[in-house]
Amino acid sequence: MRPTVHDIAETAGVSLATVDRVLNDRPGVRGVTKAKVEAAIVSLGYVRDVAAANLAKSRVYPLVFILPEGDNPFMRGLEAEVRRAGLHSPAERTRLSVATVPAFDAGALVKAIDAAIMEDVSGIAAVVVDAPEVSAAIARAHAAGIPFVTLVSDLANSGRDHFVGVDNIAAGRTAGSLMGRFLGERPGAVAVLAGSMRVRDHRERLDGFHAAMPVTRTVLPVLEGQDDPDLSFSLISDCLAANPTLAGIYNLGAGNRGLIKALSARGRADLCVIAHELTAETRAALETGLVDAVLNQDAGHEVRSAIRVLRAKADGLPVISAQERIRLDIFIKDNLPAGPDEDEQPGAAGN
Amino acid sequence: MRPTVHDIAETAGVSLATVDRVLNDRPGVRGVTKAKVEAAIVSLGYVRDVAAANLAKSRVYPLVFILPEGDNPFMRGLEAEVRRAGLHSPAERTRLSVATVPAFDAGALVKAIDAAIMEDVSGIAAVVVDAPEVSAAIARAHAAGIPFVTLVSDLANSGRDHFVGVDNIAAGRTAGSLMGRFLGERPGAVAVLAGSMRVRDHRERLDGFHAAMPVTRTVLPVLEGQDDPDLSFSLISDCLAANPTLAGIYNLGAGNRGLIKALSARGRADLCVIAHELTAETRAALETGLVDAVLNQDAGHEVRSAIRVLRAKADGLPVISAQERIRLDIFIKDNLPAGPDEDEQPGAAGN
DNA sequence: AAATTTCTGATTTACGTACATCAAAAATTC
DNA sequence: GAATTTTTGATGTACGTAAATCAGAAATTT
Repeated sequence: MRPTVHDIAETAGVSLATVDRVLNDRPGVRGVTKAKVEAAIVSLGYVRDVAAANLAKSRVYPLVFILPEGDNPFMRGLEAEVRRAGLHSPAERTRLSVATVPAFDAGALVKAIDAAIMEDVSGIAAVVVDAPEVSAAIARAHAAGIPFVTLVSDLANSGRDHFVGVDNIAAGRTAGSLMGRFLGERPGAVAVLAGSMRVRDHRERLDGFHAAMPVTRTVLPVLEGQDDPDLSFSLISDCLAANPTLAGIYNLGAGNRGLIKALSARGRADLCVIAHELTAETRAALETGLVDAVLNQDAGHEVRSAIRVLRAKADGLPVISAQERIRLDIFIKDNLPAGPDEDEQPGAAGN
Repeated sequence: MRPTVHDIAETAGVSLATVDRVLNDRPGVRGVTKAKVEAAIVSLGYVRDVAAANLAKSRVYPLVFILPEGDNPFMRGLEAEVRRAGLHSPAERTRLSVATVPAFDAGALVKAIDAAIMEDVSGIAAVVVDAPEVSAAIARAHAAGIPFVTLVSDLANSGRDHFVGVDNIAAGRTAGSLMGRFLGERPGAVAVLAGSMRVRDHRERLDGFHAAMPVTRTVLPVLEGQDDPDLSFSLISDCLAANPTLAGIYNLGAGNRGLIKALSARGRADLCVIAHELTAETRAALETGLVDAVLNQDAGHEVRSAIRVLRAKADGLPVISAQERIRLDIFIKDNLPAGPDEDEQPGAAGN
């Protein structure tokens, strides 16, 4: 059997209480004794039984996820994953809650962050917009000793403890690279649809896309659809009308509904389309061939990663960064995972 | 606080012992009483505290992984992931061990399975070859009440409890589809390198590949390299020499080392190459452009899924199949995850 | 109605850790 | 060397569940 605190006490020649003091960093232990105990811990290869420890302390960690409201399918997917994780949360001694705020609204976001600070939660995860007052709110959380992770879109130099999301520059590069290969020698310009250049992840994707595009290929000025279906629809429709020889479209934002509507209205011809986030809409578009590839960040992975990081920070434990890196998935119609119908079961920390 | 067994006993108006009998399906409870208790469980929304339960029973689950030996990098990666998972295993009350057997050797595999049955392990996960005596051995494990999962390559109708791995037909289709798009209108035939047509996963990938290839594109007869670097090298070298207009190569097996050696000897020109399994070799080849895409099944996910499934089976719990589906990852040089150097930390059930 | 079987209750111990209390010992200060 | 402070020991309770025992109640059989 694996060693317990009792074994440590015995081999170190001290009492259980002293071992406990060393293990939990409580005061009242002489340096020499502490060293003895630590030596015993190492020699026995003791590892704390987290299950028993959690059971004993029966502490709960209230965590808050702050997400943009609206019908952005990816955000709703994130929310669903939080709720899904919430089903398991009692077992992990966490209590999850979701607060939604208007999209691209720094003021509302700040209010939600401050409310969470008031409630004295154990951690905050938020999809943030890039604004100085948001950075200030994050700093307040930090000052209050509340761990903060940014989700999906980062805000460096804000004092956030961690970023959970994909490398968006690499995502843009991947899109550009795939687009280049899919198009081959076929002539024609490429259009880019974004939500807003005011969020960092969209800017980064655009940068990566440009970097990966062959210089011989024209990239039209970016269209900002505010992640709004109607606006995206008209922007793309106009663009298609104005550029009859258009070869491809890259949608790096969430306006997939409008994009797909415009595409199906036009009839596809031979347009190469790459979009982000695997949702019911993009999945269907992949299957019908309206869209050629979808880049995805797994919402479930992100939520679980955020929870692990916040818990680790709350416990003062280190974060294993390699383990928390979120992969960028490429989907084409042939490697689509099972549909949402078969996928209703709660996910696990596992997969 | 969440309800406990005590709360159930109180609301159901029975004793703790009776609740325990119902919860753990022990005999000696009348149908009426059982119904009362179950009603209380539902109404209170009770969920067993797994941590406390595991702590109390302090049962350990010895699990055996049977893998092919040799320098197949993917198999060695699997083995590494098992060892990695083993670091966490005490916390999950499992004890993992690895047995290696000669590749493509049904007799040795059967011996290893029978040895595990003799040791009375709680579960077996194995990369199996397609042979009737293997099916018989799996049936013996089943008869002994030992859960069995097939890893990477399935063996249906063998009585295995579960298959952990990707859909290999879809994997072949994905390769074919990508190859078709990358090649575009470029003329030339396509070669396929496999390990052996005697393992099911290779046959399935080949089928999928053929199905996804445009009929206008010639696919040369499959080359069987036995996953051996030298044989693969000479097969590919000969093929390249004999087919100067070759447009692409699909390696659906593990002979990447030989393939890459042959490719770099030749100098790439404009060959489209798609391979399986992200290893140090294929990663380097992606980065240098020798290989265009790599299809991957995440070894860490597979190992953790196998462990979860075996534990669930050992406890008589249902398997949430949607959660245990292994995704097929597509990697191009732009979405490569962080390298193995930065990735040495133990993985988690999480990601 | 007695004898038997089947069910249920009450109680106890254990799992490994956290945490608190109080007494005793050792080290330090004056 | 006495007084004080710091360090250590001994002990107990708690977390939520598992599992065992034994006594008593209820149901069933004869």
